[in-house]
Amino acid sequence: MSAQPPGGLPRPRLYDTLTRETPALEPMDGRTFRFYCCGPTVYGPAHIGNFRTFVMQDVFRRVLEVSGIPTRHVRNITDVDDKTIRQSQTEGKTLDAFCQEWTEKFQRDAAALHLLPPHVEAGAVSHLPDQIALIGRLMADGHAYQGGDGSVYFRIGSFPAYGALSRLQERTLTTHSTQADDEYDRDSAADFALWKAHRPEDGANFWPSPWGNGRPGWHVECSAMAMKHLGESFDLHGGGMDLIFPHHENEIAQSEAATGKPFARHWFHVAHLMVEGRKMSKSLGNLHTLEDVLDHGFSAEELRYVLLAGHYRQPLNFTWDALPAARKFLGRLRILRERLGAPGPTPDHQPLHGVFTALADDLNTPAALGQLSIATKEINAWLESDAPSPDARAAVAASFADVLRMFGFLLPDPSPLETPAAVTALAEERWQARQNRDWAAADRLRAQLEEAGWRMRDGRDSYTLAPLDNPAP
RNA sequence: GGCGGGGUAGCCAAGUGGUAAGGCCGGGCUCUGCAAAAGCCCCAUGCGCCGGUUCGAUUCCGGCCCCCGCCUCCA
Repeated sequence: MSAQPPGGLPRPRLYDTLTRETPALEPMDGRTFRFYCCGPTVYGPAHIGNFRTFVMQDVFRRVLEVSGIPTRHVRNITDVDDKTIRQSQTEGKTLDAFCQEWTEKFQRDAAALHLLPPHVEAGAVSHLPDQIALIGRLMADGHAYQGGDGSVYFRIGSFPAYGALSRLQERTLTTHSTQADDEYDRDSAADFALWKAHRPEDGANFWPSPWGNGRPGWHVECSAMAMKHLGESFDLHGGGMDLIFPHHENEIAQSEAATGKPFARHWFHVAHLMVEGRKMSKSLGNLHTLEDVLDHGFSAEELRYVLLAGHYRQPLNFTWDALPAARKFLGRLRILRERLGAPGPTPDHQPLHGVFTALADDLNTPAALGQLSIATKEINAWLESDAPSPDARAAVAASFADVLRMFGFLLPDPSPLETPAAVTALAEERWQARQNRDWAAADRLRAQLEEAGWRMRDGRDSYTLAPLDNPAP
């Protein structure tokens, strides 16, 4: 009936925000695990906190796929909201051109971080008809109404289950004083906008709809896109912890009110990244981007390691000290992969069993990295003392490759740095000098290489070259 | 105020009712022309504070002190 993990790998389990349980994951259609993740708002570069969420979602997907469960992954790009409109106007660009620019930047960063591209990734503006259709259904069934300002609102009162995800019934449903001023447009302060009537400050950024010119509300884009590409019910919906309320709560309300069917079966929320113990914010000046990490001389892959070094349900404290640790650890993995050699057709997962178990256990990446370190030592000892057969070695290499694939580490670099011919020539010359035991010449050539920005490492039978300000290849 | 998450070695960070994973740093060793890298070993009688339950608590319960997040559009 349902896909079973191959090779005796444990079936992944994941904590569900809605039920507070940690069920084993199975595709509800018995074949493909369909999930939706809220994407970035493209009004500037994504920061490393955004990427924590996307990296966790990426590992989640990779674990499923290596476990033999095919996935279908959909992500939206928020390209119409107050921030994109305001910023594009400030820069004197059309909304479309402005968002295109930042979308491409996001996708370049994502690729550098080895994030698998979603099967569908699209902007909200490209799905306007779907959103309008969804709002139309809600209007027809009386779940929505047009307010005094011309905007269309979802009527919270028409969806009794409202608040289940964020446990609103255990909270105080507040009516903030600031919203008393807006009572003319909404029946209830908790009602949220599905369609926002055009305002002068939106400029040319409006579209026609049965309710007049305007633009879609934020929540409706996710519901419309998720249901269009995954069906009215699907397996999982994810995002940052801060989206639980109100964003995901509102998505559930409007989706289930429209369809009468359960929306997402499971909810996956990633805790925030902190910087030096505080929330990242522009005002604190601690909001870092991938660009900043690269400027400090570290790689995207090293950042990826840092983001995986904490459990996704706990806030993770980012410090710059973590990057060198990442470099060291990844270097050890790289060496072990070289020692193991080419993967064979049939993996032997036994030596890495602890890693698979930890990842399947609510995506416990820090525990999995700990297990990986232990396994690394054991495999090193095994290679040294047991003189394993080529087949045995290739089988472990295949399992090791699976583990690397799940973490997204040491994947083929899409844009390897070219070594200049002059540098290669110097290195060759030095290698010859060294073979001739001409130490003076060898030292002089090493100095020249370092001046050129390259480090030469001597091995037994060969050497390696790496840029001084980059991690070792 | 309401809801929730935390306080574990210099830093980061798992975990458990039975005596503390892992990484980095640090120390030692092997290897090594030099330089590195790599490999091996060591490194918290202690898990915010005070009580309680228990044969036994860092892990359960109560109280207290800090820190952090959410509470209408922030991943």
